[in-house]
Amino acid sequence: MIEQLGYVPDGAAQSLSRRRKEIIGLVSVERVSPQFDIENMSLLFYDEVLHGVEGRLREHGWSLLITFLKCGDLVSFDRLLSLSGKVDGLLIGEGIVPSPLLARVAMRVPVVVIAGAPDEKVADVVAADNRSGSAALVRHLIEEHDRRSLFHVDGPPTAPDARERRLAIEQVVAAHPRTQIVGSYRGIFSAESGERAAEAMLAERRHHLPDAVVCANDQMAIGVLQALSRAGISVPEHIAVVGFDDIYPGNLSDPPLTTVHQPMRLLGERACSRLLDRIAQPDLQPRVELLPTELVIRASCGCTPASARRSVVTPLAAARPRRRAIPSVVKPARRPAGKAR
Amino acid sequence: MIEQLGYVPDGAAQSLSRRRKEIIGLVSVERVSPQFDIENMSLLFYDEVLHGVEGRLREHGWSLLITFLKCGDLVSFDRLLSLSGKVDGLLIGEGIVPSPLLARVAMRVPVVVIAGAPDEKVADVVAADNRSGSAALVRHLIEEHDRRSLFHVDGPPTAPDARERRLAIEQVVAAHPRTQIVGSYRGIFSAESGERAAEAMLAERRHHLPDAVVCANDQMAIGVLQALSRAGISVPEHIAVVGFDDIYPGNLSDPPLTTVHQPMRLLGERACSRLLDRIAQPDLQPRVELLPTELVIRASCGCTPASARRSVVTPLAAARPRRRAIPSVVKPARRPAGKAR
DNA sequence: CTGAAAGCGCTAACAA
DNA sequence: TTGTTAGCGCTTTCAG
Repeated sequence: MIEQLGYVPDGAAQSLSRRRKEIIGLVSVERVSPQFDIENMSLLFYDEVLHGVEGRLREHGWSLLITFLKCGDLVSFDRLLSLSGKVDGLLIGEGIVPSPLLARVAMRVPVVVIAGAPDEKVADVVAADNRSGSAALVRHLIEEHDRRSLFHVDGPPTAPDARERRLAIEQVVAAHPRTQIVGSYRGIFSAESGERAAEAMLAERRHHLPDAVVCANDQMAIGVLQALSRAGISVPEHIAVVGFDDIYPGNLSDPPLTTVHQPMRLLGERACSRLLDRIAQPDLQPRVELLPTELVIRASCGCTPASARRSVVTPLAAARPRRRAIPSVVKPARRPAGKAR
Repeated sequence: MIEQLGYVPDGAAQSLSRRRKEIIGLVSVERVSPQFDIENMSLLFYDEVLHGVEGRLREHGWSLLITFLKCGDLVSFDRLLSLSGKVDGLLIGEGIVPSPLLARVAMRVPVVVIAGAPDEKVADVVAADNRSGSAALVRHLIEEHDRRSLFHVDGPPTAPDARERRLAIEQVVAAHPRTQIVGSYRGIFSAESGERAAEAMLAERRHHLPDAVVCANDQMAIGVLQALSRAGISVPEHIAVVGFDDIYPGNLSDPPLTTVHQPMRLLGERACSRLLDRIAQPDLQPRVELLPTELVIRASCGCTPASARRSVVTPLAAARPRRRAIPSVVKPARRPAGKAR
């Protein structure tokens, strides 16, 4: 055009005409608490995922619409639906939308579930390989440090992540003789619930401490660390503590937290790519993609800084092989249009 | 309509027809480094702002389009422009878009600058009151703890926040006899640059330590804390350390960091409200709104947990009085349309 | 190759 | 009240 002088095409008109909005929506959980009382994993997890998604999207010149939903909120389903009218596809965080509703949304618009349960049927899933990450961590505790009586700080029953991790732990423990889970506490992924877990543990076994506390995430591990420190119990001398996720503050805790790194940014990138592929080819089979985790050895497990290291514990491979080379440049539009249900 | 059975209107068509997209854009800085090497304040700052914005937007049923820009990136201006075609207004983080470009964007679409310099001319600004926050902090150090020789860890020269804070510090120091800034270091807001600051300070004044280190943000203060701890210098016994921002990890550091709380979420909310107002009434005068900060006393200043407290240091008041009651329900559309420059 | 015209799926103004 | 129609600002197709 002759007018390089500041003409900007109207996005809505372009979308309407092209029958494609070039916008995808990301649905993650709302921060419930006002400030720094970290309620759950979401805080640092989705923030990082977000950057991964945006980065990938940018390569395609698409935009990102973001929405926070309170977890069990019924009203929010309307918002989700109306959101689906503004985007070409949806990225939804695990556990935010109940399965049946998810199915209905997935009917209207391509959906990829982030950090979803590996047995999700109705939509694509991209998640970290929680199983092998947890397994490697517990194996490290047992085999390298000979910690054989374990206390487990679990996550909420509804969280598939927590379930995966628990299963892996139990499996590794079962595979090792003279090794057992001597107690457990069900937390809600918050630092505060970690503190409560430690207190509960101390109330029961103050004079008979387990060898290690295995937490379903870092936030709770940090809470455990704080409660233990208050109680005058030193880590890792008296007891080891490990987490999961590798959030930033875990590096700062005292002692630095041994944990499993989740590739959060990569999670966002892969989920986004998958969604873009599916928008291009709506008839792709739903698929689960598991991303490798990484063992992050710091000091809270009993290792010294010298022996610290990072190691990938999952081969980078999808649950099933990719169906084809990444198309990535999104093509087909022309779907029957909005009237569908 | 008769069809409650799953009909969802097409957003693009609605936008086109109503001449309003009911979408606003948020531009914040891209995380440069891959994972947890926190480059600058953005990491935890904008994540929190984001939630504030989304919350406010949700009340109106509008959506949020988010974009990350690398700071000095020239190419990104195109992205900004094309973004302006997809939204009704823009929220832009300070320092991301150079002033002249900002002016051009603000010509096309309403813009509010978040954490901007209080002397911004071309657009609305919503920012924390850095001046009084810093002043209160330094006054606390001097008057409560008698720390009179101060080392200043400054931020980048381009950051208005850092400048505001520095000015306030200098002013308070000048107002107190027998008090001086005995050295300074220019960091880049990262924890790592905080470590370098501490090392530089030690190299010079190892045997003649200042009474306190005043850092332009928490990340750098945490870096200082780490470097000091490595050097065997204890805080606050040998030297006090204070930060600014009140990011989460500051609570976890050893000792817990005394700092100034920025109302990040509120920042997002107010900025969003202001933008909505301005979309409703495009001819509003640009205005600066300063939000109150809060002194967060923990241990690194020399206070004991018992004496710890939080106190608001800025009255909740805009720089100038509000022009009128918040319209908030956005009305006017009908502007000349996209051809403008 | 350049230029006119027909939608895209809605909303709003208007006629019946 | 209810039903009809003219755009909204683009892209794309089809004539010229």
